[in-house]
Amino acid sequence: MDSKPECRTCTNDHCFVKRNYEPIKEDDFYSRKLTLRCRKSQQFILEGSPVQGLFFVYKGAAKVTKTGLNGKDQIVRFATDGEVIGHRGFGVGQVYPISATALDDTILCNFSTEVFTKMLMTIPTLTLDLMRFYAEELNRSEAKVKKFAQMSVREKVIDAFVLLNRVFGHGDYLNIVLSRREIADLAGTTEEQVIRTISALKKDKLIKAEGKKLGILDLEALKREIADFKYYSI
DNA sequence: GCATTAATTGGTC
DNA sequence: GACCAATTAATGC
Repeated sequence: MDSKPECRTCTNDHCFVKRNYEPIKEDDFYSRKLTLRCRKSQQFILEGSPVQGLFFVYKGAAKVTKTGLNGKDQIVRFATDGEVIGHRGFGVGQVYPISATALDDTILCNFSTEVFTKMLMTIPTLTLDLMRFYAEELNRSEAKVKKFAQMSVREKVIDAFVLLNRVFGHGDYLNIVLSRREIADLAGTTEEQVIRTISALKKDKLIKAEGKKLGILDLEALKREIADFKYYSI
């Protein structure tokens, strides 16, 4: 397998770092990143723990979660190849506001806060990219508040599937296997409701299942059902 | 095979 | 629509 991911040869061209790759003579940032390999279900960021820089998914997938009051997790977003995780802990001596867990065997690149800060000061386009990302994320989270307040359970589950299709929907089945609990954490409801909604959606021929794999049958019909909520879904 | 975890179903508030 | 309990299916060791 790839022994150590190098930014120079990396093919994740929507990764902020790769996209703004700029070898600097005085300090080779790229050689100072660490590589972390996670097995499926392995947690690599724990909410409330001290920040240890930020991560980029090199290969694989991860979920980013936040714990609610009653100890229930909410999936905030997913990150796949080339995407950042842990960027919000990017302040002074802070703790991470989220947890992150690998959904598959995943390889991560990790930049220390110190190194990444230097990079931001050296490469303006990298800073700009990150800023845009923060802004977008804020928009999405505001849209989500509205959504959670107004959608029915069925709509929330459908919305979750539309999102999953966008992130993991290459081919017949979703490119990821999530437990019912995880889908509930994503949709913002309970496991039981997800189970019931899934079987209803199967009966309606909107989605299909093969073992643990789930697939979308009629994306347009699903979108139509949540068309009234035309915000940005997650 | 046994034991733990996940999925499902039914019932109550 | 959430929470709880009981049953069944799936999976790990």
